[in-house]
Amino acid sequence: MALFLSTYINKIDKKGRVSVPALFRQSLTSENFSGLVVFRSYKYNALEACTLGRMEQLSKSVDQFDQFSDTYDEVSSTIFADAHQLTFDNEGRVMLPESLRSYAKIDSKAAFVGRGASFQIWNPADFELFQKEARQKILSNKTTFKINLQKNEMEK
Amino acid sequence: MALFLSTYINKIDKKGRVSVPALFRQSLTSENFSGLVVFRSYKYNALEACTLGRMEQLSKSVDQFDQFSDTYDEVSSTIFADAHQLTFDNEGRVMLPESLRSYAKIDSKAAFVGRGASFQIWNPADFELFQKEARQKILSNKTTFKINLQKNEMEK
DNA sequence: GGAAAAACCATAAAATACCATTGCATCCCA
DNA sequence: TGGGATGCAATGGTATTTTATGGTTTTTCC
Repeated sequence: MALFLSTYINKIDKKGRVSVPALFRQSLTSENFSGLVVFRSYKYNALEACTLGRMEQLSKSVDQFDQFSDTYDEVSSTIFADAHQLTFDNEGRVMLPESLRSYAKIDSKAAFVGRGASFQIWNPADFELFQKEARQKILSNKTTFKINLQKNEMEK
Repeated sequence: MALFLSTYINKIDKKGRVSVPALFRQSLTSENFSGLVVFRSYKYNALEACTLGRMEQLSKSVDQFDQFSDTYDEVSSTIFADAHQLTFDNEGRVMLPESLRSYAKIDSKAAFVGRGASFQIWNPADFELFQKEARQKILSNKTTFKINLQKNEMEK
């Protein structure tokens, strides 16, 4: 499974291109597709991104709901309908569509933020603020969590 | 399972490289990846380090939460977003990124401190102080603990 | 035809691989 | 028991490759 770690800040050129961090690229490259899927976060002014494979997985799990249920409608309209499939150029860059950039207020630079199985794309300043607050919350809540060490039920 | 014992102090050269203690290296080398994952401790001005495998486990276990929950956000932005994946060079060294070094106030030397299943990286002077205080505390508290003797559920 | 997208090419900086040296502990044998 | 030989770990420096970035040309498609 893909593992996205760390935060990388890359520049956006005047054509709207941005390099995807090399380590992320590895996880985003498969036989059938070299690129990523991006959609708007509904909680923050930021973008959610993941592999195409994860998107298919999400589709499968949503498929278990009734095709005409509210949940199905909501998820499909806020995620699937909004999602953009971006392909790498030869140098490992993608074109961030204007609609997504303006939503996340990304202009000159973009922060690629690892989240484990997926990652986000932020305006660097906004993320720094958000991260600072998250750290404080974790400290004040004394949030601890146990790593689930049970044998992996999932392969690879 | 990996077991990290003892404390080693190694030098950091002008390019930011530092040798990982040979005994630690063994536990950090697998088929898919030879290196470690490092992120900031949220309790001390020190760095936490572990295997990539442990990070994958953490990712999987967090992934069982709602992907868009606050907990997920906080944990991922303080751990995954902060984590650096460092690969060994042929001599068993890694590059400690500037951001991590400055956080732990590590400049010329780094102390690798075994913690059993994981280890930490400290400024040697800071760690010595911390260790001294910890010993005193343990004495005054008469801390004891029981060894967990149950069969390991975890492989390797 | 013309704008947008994709492919192509070029470069500086940074990361990585490669090679040489030193230092320390161990081994081996006289 | 000493003292050289040996081997690995740590360290230092250089060469090569990769990455991020910028620009130009070609293709696509209204």
